[in-house]
Amino acid sequence: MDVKTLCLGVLTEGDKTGYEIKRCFEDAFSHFFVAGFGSIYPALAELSRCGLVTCRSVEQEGRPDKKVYSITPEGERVLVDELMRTQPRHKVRSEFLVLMYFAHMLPPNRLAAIIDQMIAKWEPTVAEIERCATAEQLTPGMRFAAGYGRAVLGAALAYVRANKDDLVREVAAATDRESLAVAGE
Amino acid sequence: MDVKTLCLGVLTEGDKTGYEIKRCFEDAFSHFFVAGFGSIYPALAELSRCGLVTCRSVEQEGRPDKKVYSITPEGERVLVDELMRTQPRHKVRSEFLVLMYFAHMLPPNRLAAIIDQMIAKWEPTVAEIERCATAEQLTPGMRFAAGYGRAVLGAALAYVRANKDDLVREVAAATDRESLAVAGE
DNA sequence: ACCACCATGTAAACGGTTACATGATTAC
DNA sequence: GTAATCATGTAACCGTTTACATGGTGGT
Repeated sequence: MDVKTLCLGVLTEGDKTGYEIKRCFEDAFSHFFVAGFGSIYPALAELSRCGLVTCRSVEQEGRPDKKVYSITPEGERVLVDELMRTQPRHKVRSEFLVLMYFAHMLPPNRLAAIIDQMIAKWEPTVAEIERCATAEQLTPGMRFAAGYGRAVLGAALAYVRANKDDLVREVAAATDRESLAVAGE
Repeated sequence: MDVKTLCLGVLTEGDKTGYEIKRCFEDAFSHFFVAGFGSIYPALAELSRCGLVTCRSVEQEGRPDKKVYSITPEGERVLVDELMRTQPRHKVRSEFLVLMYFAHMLPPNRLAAIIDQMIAKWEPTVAEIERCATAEQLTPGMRFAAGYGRAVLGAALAYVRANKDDLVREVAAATDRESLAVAGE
């Protein structure tokens, strides 16, 4: 599954421009799928080439023309096909946790700063999911996905908050012991 | 941060072959970083070219030679440098949640099968983390990373278990209403 | 018989990120 | 004046995934 499929998916909820699709991704998928303009625009171009979406230009004053995309019946068939075939993967790639794993190689203040950064990054995401989950007109699936995000990010936040101080203290203690050992050699 | 850095990292714990490094990744990082042979072997080759690791061949009977890699002092410097510079990202890419988001486009039995598949995939991962977390000789950071995995995967499992039946039921009900509407047109 | 494990590697394909290019409007 | 928002797109780069290639050992 790639960005093309996601674009088809959000277009089933109504016509959208590339820009609006990105907004859509940020609002609804931010916690489990990311896509930038650099992948969305080429995806839309190719969907258009394949006849899975149509595109009409809307003139605007003081701005470049909008390109509003609509999914075609063929596009809907391909989407369902893709959804039926897609294996349910779930991949995490966390530089944050790699950094934590090698915490003993970092100065304690950097460690604390990294954790605070993650907390600061996750907090607005949880708030966004909360806002999104309480919106009306959500399908059961959308509520499920939002609920998942709330549950899992909530657990992540609670965990790092509960364990930050212990980790920093232990690493600081280990660093001190090391310094003493070196000094005493 | 890429596979090269991770290889340097695990080599600080002792000399290893490429094959053992992959084992290591699967044991300790499986829930937040994945790497296959196709990225590990080229990474080791380049680290070797740059002088960040050394490599000695060990003959074996009835098997191809092993190549045992060791990190060099220069490699350790580069590793710490990289860890100091790395931004703490945390990216999830979940085809599973995309599928859930578009649940209303799937037959209820496929939906249930997908969720069961995810549960079946996560259960051994949690068990592996549990096994790993209780091992001795772990640094505080390693325990932190394992604890994170336990907390978050635990929350994910609990959430999907608690909400599976409701989701499937709601989607089935919606599908039925749709069929009636089409039949009544 | 067949599969899993040990063991290493290459090459092509694929897809996403980043940087670049353009430019008016509105709010602080 | 500076930044954010709206609005679209291209091209180079980068790194990962996948498939291929090889081959003996040991267990069911």
